Amino acid sequence: MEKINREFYERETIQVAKDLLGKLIVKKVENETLVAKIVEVEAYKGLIDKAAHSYGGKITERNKIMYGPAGYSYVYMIYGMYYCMNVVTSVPNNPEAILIRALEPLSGLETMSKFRYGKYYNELKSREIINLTSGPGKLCKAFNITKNDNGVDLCGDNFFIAEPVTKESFNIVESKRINIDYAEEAKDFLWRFYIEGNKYISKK
DNA sequence: AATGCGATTCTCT
DNA sequence: GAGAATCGCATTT
Repeated sequence: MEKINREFYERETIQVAKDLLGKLIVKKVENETLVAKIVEVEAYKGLIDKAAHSYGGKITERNKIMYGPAGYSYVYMIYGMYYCMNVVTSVPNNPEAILIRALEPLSGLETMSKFRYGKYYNELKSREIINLTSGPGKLCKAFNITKNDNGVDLCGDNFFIAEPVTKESFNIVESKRINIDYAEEAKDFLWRFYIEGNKYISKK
């Protein structure tokens, strides 16, 4: 399992978004390593994107990590109860990032189950198994991603993205992003990407 | 299968 | 004080 280097994240955001599909997100927690495949993402390109927190170059305490170097995590709280995780891309002062929207769990399932539902994996109903990581808030809960993970360098050793050992081929579906109705013309941009046919896709 | 709604608190104006 | 890059459950089709 080979860790992805910073140059990967410094490229054009749409390209990075598509290339993140099929990669592995790895997080070490306590005595366990959680691993899951990235199956759905959305790109946010701040300067021109009304759906982005950084639209028009707006800087706030919350979004300032988007203005730094690529390869860092941007984690924020939403709806008072969930976290969402992004990967910062491009170059400093071009505030772009990629929202991780869905994962396919691969290892550390017991620990994910504990974080997500507070019970053992073998107690989960089939519906709960699918819902472990099939959405941006869900996957943060399963991976125990919180505000403590905001601004972490994903080129470090405890939380990173890696190339899978064996690559499989898949088709990429492009669609409109989810829940950005306020974003005027940007709501129609086809900046959501997912692996065709994967069970863990958050919507349709 | 689709639609509707309440939960809950941080962030920004 | 308003609204949010969401989720889970209830209700209806």
